[in-house]
Amino acid sequence: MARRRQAVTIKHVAADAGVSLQTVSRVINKESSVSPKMKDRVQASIDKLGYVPSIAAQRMGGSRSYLILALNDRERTIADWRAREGADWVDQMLMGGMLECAKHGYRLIFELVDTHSDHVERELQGCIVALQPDGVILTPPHSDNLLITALLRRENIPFAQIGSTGEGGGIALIMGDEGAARAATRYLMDLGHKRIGFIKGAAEYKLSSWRKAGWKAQMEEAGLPNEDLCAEGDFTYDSGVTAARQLLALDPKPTAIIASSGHMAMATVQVAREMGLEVPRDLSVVSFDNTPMTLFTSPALTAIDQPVAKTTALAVELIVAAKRGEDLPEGPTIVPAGFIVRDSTAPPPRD
Amino acid sequence: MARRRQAVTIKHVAADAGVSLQTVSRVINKESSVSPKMKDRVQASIDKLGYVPSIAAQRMGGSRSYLILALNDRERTIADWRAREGADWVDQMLMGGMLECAKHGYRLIFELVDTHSDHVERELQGCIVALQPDGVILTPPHSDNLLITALLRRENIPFAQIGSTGEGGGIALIMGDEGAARAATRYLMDLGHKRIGFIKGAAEYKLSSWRKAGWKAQMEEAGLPNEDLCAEGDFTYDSGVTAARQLLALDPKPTAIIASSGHMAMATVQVAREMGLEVPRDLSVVSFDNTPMTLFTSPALTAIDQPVAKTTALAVELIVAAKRGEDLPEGPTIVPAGFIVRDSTAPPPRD
DNA sequence: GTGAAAGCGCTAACAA
DNA sequence: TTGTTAGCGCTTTCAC
Repeated sequence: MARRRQAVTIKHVAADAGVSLQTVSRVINKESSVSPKMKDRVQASIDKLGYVPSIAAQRMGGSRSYLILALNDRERTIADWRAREGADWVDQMLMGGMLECAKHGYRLIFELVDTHSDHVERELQGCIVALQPDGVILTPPHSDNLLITALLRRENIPFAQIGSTGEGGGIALIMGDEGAARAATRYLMDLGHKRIGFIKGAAEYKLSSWRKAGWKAQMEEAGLPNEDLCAEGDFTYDSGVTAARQLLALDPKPTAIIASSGHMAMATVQVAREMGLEVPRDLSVVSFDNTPMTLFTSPALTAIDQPVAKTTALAVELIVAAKRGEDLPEGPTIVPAGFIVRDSTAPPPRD
Repeated sequence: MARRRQAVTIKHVAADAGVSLQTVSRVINKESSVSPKMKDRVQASIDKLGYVPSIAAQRMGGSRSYLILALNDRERTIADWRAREGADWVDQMLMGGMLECAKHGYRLIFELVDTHSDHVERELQGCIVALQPDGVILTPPHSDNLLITALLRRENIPFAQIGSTGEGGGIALIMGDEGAARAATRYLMDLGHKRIGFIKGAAEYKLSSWRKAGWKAQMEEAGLPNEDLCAEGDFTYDSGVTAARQLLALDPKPTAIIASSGHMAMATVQVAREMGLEVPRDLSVVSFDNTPMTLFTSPALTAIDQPVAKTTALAVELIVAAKRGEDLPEGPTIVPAGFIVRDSTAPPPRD
């Protein structure tokens, strides 16, 4: 492979405009200390020559790398991908993050990391040294991994923690889990349900507790008993089956169940069916994920729509702002979730 | 933001090992001209210090950038993403490409480009200058965009053309479209079907013709008439409705239809249903996409599984090999598609 | 087989 | 406000 040199560099622009390199650099970086005339002159040369700065050189000069790293859990991400069941977390993150990055001249790079491994640090450190990213976006369960957050703080790299309240010292972003659970519960109440079951997600994820808390708070505000109405799951289909069986074995049965994941919602529908219950006539089901799975299954599931793309975009925006030294929001930023009513919810059966 | 310097550079390693920078560089780049002893000594220092080269610096030194660019059509990709119907092309590309990249120390960067815009060239050129990628992966309909392939050749950047026979001069990769269409047709024939309809995809995509050719060839080999059995679509649901109506208005009707996209397959099922036909009892349907949509709809659709991840991984592998100066396969490499039998295909009705 | 020197394209720090 | 100088970390010459 032939060694590739840049066709038009900052030098060419400087020569063409008859100014110093530094002035061109200042124009590129939108520094204020350039007279409008100078700026126009330089910009004209840039446009004329079609100059675009090399990010490798910019980084070498000690400036930004214009790269943002999005970290996901290796095991879970690969499992979801292999399953081909439409878990579109990665898709949503990529598109949301990429489009926002494009607005600011940044690029998003995806990376998978083993949260549980004891060499997370080495793995991530290597990645950081190689790429020198300007920011990192953490997703659950990385968001609250102290090894990771400490490393990032030490390296002085701005980072976003999605699904975390920000104990790690990063930019905290939450997808309205508690509010969404409350809203779903209230929606079911408005339909007339009183016994509303809840299937919790994996304990490792903080958002599992938030979701449960939302449901519980809403139940208690309405003065509804809920002691036995929460079953433990871990997001998987199988755990959903177990949890749904447990809830539907109660007497009286719940007339509605909110499941903390799409798979567990699907499992709930299946268990109900096996028990001779029809959804939504005999049992309403709400999914805490709005994936294609919940859209195309029958009945199509009423779902909470997690704003993954929007949240990732916001993470990018805040990281870019942080790089610019702008002020950041104090506490965790809550991006509210959506709620999509489909065919798995209806008023409870009368008896 | 504090200026970030690398903690441990090639200099530190050289000092620690008591050798010159150049020797360390040689070890990093696995050059053969280093004595085993020297190599071990240097490697020991690298491991001890946890040294990882900066790709920005490597690129600046005139070597690789370890970046590979994956280009997709902006409009289509965003539309698929917005629809949230589980079109998992992006997901499959990202995962397949990213995991293969990781094996070679590369990273994948996604970029969206307007194929139809007249400034594709400027757009892509800018991206290339900024990132200096070591390779580019083109997907339909970019794969056969002569503006793009010419630019890449001019820049001397290795590139893969997915879904193309490689007229542009790149590494051609095909997902076995013709063979897959043949296999699906034969499968239906084996079930006893004789009137097998085909809905073609957008003419802009070469693979649309290949798929049709596979179906047609198989029909003709079996001595089955097929003149009126092909309807034109453009991958969208609406076009599928029109095409399905056209085919199902024939007398005698086809007893099976192969649709060149998941949406058109869904549309076919819907049209059949509206006409009082039951799938698969009265009509068998095969989808040319294995997305979550086809899995969760009912009946679940028998589908051709395009090996998107595998093909992207291979594209990465071949680009890396090209950078190393290795020999590449001559003609287009065909990655065979899979075929997944589900519930939308059955023997034809007897009458 | 190994080392020394020059330079990649850019920016920070300083000087004018 | 603008220009000059000295690197950034690495690889490519080209010597030895």
